[in-house]
Amino acid sequence: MPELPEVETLRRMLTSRVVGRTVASARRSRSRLHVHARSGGLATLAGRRLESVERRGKYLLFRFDAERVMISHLGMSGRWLLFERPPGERTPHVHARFRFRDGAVLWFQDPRRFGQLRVVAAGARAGDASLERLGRDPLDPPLRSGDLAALAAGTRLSVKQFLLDQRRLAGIGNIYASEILFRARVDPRRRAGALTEAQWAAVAVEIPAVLGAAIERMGTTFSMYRTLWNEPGQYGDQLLVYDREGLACRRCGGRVRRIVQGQRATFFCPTCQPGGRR
DNA sequence: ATCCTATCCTGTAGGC
DNA sequence: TGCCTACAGGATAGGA
Repeated sequence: MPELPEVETLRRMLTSRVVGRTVASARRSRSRLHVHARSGGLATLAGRRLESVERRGKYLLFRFDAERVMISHLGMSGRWLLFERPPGERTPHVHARFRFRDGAVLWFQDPRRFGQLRVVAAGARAGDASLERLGRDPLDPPLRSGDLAALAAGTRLSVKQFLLDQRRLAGIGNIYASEILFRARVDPRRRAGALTEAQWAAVAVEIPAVLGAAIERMGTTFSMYRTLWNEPGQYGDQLLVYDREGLACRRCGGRVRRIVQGQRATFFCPTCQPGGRR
């Protein structure tokens, strides 16, 4: 699903359209989220005003009047959907429904139920183990090539799997990892500890370039992702290698290859991204 | 400590 | 058309 650009798109939309509204009621439906299914406590948000929405990696933090924080992760198929008036038709897989005092409704929908939704006390900063494990944000503050090399020092992971490791960099997912490495012309199979300075410099340039362009287009809709207004993201037609196995490389015309690394698909152009593992 | 594998779910696309 | 399989943007626990 949703990687940093998709989550950031939602954060911006929530900030402009939902922050400042006061919750009239919040409840979860009987179908439970699977991972960390601790959405009890939702009801305690009633009467509280949404003060701000922050992003940590692929997580969203909804801050309510300095006391309560709601944490969401969209997993593979989660969506936040805002309606100024409650929609008439029945919608499946809606796990939490918020109604605001002005009548608008906000839904958390997640068919595959890999998503997470929980409420914690804002003061208890012992807080949330999964958030504390997160590494650096890839955009803020800006990464320099030396930062990347330091994060990769000593690991035997491939550079593709390194980019996906949320404990090192928090926010890059499977689509953008392939896109970043293609544009940086680095073979995804190369060990992260073995990249040259020039390669790290190229990766450091392409991380914000790719993520920034994707944010501008409100993310990539591969299948499930929608914006807060239930619209697809527009970055899909900018993808250079992702989901393009066997098609012509947009740079050199060669064939895009698909391989599997850590049980995830990786797409790359062997001509434009030479080098192999070492 | 680090890395790898299996697993949690449902929906969809593609092959036959 | 229908059935079946493979695969999907993620994170995690447990074992090597």
